[in-house]
Amino acid sequence: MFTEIIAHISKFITLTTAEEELLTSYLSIKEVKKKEHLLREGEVCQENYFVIKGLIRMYLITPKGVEQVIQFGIENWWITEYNSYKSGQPSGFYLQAIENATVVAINRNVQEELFEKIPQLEKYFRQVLERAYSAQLTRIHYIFNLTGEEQYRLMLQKYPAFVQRVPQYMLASFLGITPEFLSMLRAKK
Amino acid sequence: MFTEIIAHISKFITLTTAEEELLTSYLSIKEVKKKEHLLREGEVCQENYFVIKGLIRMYLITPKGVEQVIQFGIENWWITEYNSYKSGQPSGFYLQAIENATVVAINRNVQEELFEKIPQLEKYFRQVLERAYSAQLTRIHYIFNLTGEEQYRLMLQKYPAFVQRVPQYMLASFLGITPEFLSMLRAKK
DNA sequence: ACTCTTTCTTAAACTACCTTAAGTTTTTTG
DNA sequence: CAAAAAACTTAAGGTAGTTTAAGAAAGAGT
Repeated sequence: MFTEIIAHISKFITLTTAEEELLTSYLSIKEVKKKEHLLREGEVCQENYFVIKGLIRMYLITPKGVEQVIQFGIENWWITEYNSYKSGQPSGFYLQAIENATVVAINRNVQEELFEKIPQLEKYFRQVLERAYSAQLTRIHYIFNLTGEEQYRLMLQKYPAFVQRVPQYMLASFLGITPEFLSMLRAKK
Repeated sequence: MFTEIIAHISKFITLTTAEEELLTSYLSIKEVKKKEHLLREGEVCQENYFVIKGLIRMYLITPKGVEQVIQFGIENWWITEYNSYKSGQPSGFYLQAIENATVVAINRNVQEELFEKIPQLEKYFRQVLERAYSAQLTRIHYIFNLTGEEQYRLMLQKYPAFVQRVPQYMLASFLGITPEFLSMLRAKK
């Protein structure tokens, strides 16, 4: 049940069996069906999610009514709306399952208590965040310096299986291009 | 000398005087003149920098030879190339002072030891990274959903003093537009 | 197997922004 | 304070990507 998350944590820090048990007592498992939301705009984000199985997307709806995908959460990734999760302010983003998914949730109200009991977890999350932050900077670099086509080809080359899993119009949105334009790119090769 | 960084850390965690002294014994102060580099492409990033005074930019040079600004580091911000800093691999980015600057540096070789001696620092950096990560996601949202002009106006409105400090061509690069286009935007209002 | 919904495709007119190139202003430095 | 270097401006021609609109294909529920 919690084997995936324990395995992931163990790549960064070492927990005793007692700590593992304490940790899992703070966690809960959620099953989300395709298209169900874990968070909607205007709600306070109550949980941080670790994806065990399936695919989650973070998106928002622009003033013009268009969905903009900000990021995807796949297996072994943490995904949450930190602004809201940290501050208790309403979220501007949605979290939604693209596939039927299983996630582990940590509630914002117990997180601090958990960190007090297992201080090592601070180190784990620090390192996860270092990676995530760095990945976003690299992504910004690509957004600015690659054309839509180049980004798509790179995505296809680096994560071919992922590209297959995601509806094309969501991938287009994630890459910052229209679905029509992505369709055209695919057609021409 | 280290008052700014201690003040910043104290917003997130509480350190004893002994811990503060231990911490500062691990830190060093660097003065960098305008245009001097803290890191060049190809070098391993040895330090994480906290800006006390001045302005640092992270940028890269594209295959076409164009400078692309990825982010700025101003007073009370941490800036480093985490990919290289963590892995020891050569950096793909530059870190350079835009103004004469004073920074606090933590060396990558002593960071783990420092964290062992003052575990609370894990919590501090975790929270700093949560903010930084979240800020990058918000930025990606703006990049996709605002025109160059809208981003510039927003920047001007939210950080008027900052816009004055930064050369226009670097701001253009940060916003993902050409300096010529930014110049045109400014002219038309 | 049929119907409804969701996703993908095609194509023409359009636009935000780039490229190139030259000139002007400001800042830095000996 | 003069000369060089760095930063900013202006404008014409060009392009990557959007918008709009319609239709085709694939999925999902009954």
